[in-house]
Amino acid sequence: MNVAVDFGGAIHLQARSPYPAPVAKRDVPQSRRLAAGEALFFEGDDANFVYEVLDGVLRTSKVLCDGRRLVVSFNYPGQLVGFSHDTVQHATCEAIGKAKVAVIKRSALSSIIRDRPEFAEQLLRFTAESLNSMQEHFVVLGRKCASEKIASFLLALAEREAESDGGAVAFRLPMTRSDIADFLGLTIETVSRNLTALKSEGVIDLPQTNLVRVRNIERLRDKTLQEHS
Amino acid sequence: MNVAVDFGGAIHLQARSPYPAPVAKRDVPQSRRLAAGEALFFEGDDANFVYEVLDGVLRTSKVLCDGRRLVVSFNYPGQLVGFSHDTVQHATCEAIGKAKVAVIKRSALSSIIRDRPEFAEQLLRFTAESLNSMQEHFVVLGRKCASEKIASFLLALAEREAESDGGAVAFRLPMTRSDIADFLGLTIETVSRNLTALKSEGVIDLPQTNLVRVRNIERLRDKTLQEHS
DNA sequence: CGACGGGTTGAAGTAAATCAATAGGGGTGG
DNA sequence: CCACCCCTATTGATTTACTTCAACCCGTCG
Repeated sequence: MNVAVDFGGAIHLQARSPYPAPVAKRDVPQSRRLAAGEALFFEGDDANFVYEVLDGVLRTSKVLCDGRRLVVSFNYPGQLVGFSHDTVQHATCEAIGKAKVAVIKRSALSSIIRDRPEFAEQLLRFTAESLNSMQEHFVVLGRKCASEKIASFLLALAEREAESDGGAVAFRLPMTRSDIADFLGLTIETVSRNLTALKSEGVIDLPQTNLVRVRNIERLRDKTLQEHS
Repeated sequence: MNVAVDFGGAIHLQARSPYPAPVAKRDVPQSRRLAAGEALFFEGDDANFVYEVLDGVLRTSKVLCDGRRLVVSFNYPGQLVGFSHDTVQHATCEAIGKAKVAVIKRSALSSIIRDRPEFAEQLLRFTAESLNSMQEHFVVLGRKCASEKIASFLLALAEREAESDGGAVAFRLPMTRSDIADFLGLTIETVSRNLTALKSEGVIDLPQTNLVRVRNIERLRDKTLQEHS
């Protein structure tokens, strides 16, 4: 997303987009540090807080009683997590590595919306963008084959790292193969196989297991939707 | 969702939930009637309007260039469609049968949010509920097998029709098998096979192709998550 | 009546899962 | 510093759930 919002000092969705820069922070934002793997909240917890990711990457997921897991989203700095329509959290949110979040009392939301309509608007824009990107992910989950899923995933990460150095983009994969598999509705074996396939085709490099260098982003883009005819 | 909102007469998300009843309608809401199959908007259209479904059922979908389609959601009365974070629509929305929608100018949203913070709050609640239900659908798409997908789909429809007459619930399927398939990431054949399987097991009845009677909702619920061990 | 679209049912094919073994890599302790 | 372990990742062989292909049914409509 990347809306810039000042929220009484507590919230400040990061600004890359053409939105007003944050104004004065009246209060010290209440923030919380998380260790690698630490949970921010679990599915079923009281949804008393909303969080903004400040640093690190979080993982929002749902687990079925038989152990099957689906990763709903990876949450990067500037994104909001824990925003529920009712009183409980509907997914679990954990830090992948060390992370830092801003903590916003849910009970404070109403008054803030009332006092700062521009905040309400930006919050809505944020949720709308989430909605739209989730719709795109539906297509990936429901209608793309394994190789297209992997390519789509890598492309999305590559585009998030706008720092393309002459066509080539390199980025870290903070998440494990298991996380990727559970995000794309695949198994770790299938993820692994398709990554090595992309590597041997010369589309990407894998200098380390969690380091990707896209050698040819256009070929990667082609892979997100191969007319296999 | 089912928030009750008065929106200068134009918007009025239907109320089943504990929200204030609509107040006076100052303007005649601008509404639009749709014929069966008619499109409300296409992916790529300018997102100048947001719509509230008043009557009938709509289908929001995305199509890939090779024809693969994914139905993002079925939109029942009280729901909002066409809410985009930017200037274009990211999915296509069509009426399944005859339908009627309220039309809201997108440009009017800001001022309305400013004037009516309670509307902003309810709109946020609506988007948050969409977000949460989409997360649940991720699990269905990404981690459930065909029979579980079908059971989950039918259960969701059954629970929407709260009019249970002594354990048994009956409802119409306004959408085709093809729509269901594209919603669940399956083929029409698989949908058909699994429906007949549920029928022969005595879980449901199919008096007509688009009429479902749930004979045993608890067994249906079990089917949404079978530990196939 | 015959054509058409949507739905069901059957047989065969295949992409991805599962099962299984091996390889790498980072941290700990000797 | 090296040896070992544990966990993650890779690679291979086999199985399977779902798709694909194909035939047929049935209600509707010109």
